[in-house]
Amino acid sequence: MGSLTNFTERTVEYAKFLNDFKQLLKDNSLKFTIQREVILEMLYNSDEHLTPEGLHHLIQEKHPDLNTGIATVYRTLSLLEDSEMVTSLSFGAQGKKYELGAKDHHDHIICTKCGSISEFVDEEIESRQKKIAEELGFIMQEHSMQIYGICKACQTKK
Amino acid sequence: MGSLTNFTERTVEYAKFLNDFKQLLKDNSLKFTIQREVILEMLYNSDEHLTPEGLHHLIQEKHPDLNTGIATVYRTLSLLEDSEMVTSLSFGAQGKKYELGAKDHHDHIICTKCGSISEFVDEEIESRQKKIAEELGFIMQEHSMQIYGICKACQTKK
DNA sequence: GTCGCTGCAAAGTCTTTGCAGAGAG
DNA sequence: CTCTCTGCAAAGACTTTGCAGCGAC
Repeated sequence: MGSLTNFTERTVEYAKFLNDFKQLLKDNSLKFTIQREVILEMLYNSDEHLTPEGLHHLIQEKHPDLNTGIATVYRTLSLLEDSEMVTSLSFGAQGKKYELGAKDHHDHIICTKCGSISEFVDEEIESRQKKIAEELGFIMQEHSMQIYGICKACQTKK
Repeated sequence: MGSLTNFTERTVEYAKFLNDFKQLLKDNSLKFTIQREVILEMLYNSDEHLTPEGLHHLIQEKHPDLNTGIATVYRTLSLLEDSEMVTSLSFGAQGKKYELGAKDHHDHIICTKCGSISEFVDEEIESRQKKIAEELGFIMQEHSMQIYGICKACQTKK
């Protein structure tokens, strides 16, 4: 029974993203194309943080008929990022990774061996950040934090 | 008199960097060249976080006689980064910025209007980070935190 | 002298852009 | 129908690499 509930929640949540996206397009006289829908869907269904190239590969795999170009992926990601529906992460490595925004805020912990990224939230840190920005005279807009280390899986892998 | 003290401290500190650098080179059978020295010196004397291109410009300006190539800047920065004498920062924007490491650990607050980067430290956050990594089963190596906002100067500039 | 270093230019990545035909509204 | 999108390929930005001569040790 738990699984039905999850399924429902997930579906509803995706519908919300899709709706927001359609609204965004409408508001700007832009068009809702299959390519844009697929990109949003892939971002939603992927638990990982995707690179533009990784996203492109995934789309070619799941929707080979569309023959989506990498340029469209970049253009759509920029669009989504500008309207704050996705967030880009750029940690050290070349290129950026993207994740669907509007999820709850969270920070990242990155494994330096395998490159995997996990998420976490810590209220204490969140509130300290606000205070620090204030003290320094900044109007805080965003913040992000990363911890780098070796994940459990890579530790056992010797 | 304060200024003499500062001057002395700064000089001593630079000598330390220089020494570490020379040692590093010796340990790896690498050579101490004028270009490498100038790059270290520029990094030390700049209060800003420099891009490879910015660093290159600066060197051409201060030492036009050397005619240093951008490739050498990149090569030296990689060398310094690999040996952990400098740290690279990659926040959203394209390309990386570099800063001399081995200064005290600190985090960054970035103005989204003018792009300037300031530094700060907060012990409470530092200790929370350690705890979080532990809880998640990670062996923590590094961490970094950024706050984005509008700095005081840009706020008054309307 | 030897062997690493440098500048130059060419080659690589990753990302953006121009264009002509395709497709959404 | 109109006006935006798309794929393609070319162009850009940033970074790395190969090479022949130069210079530190």
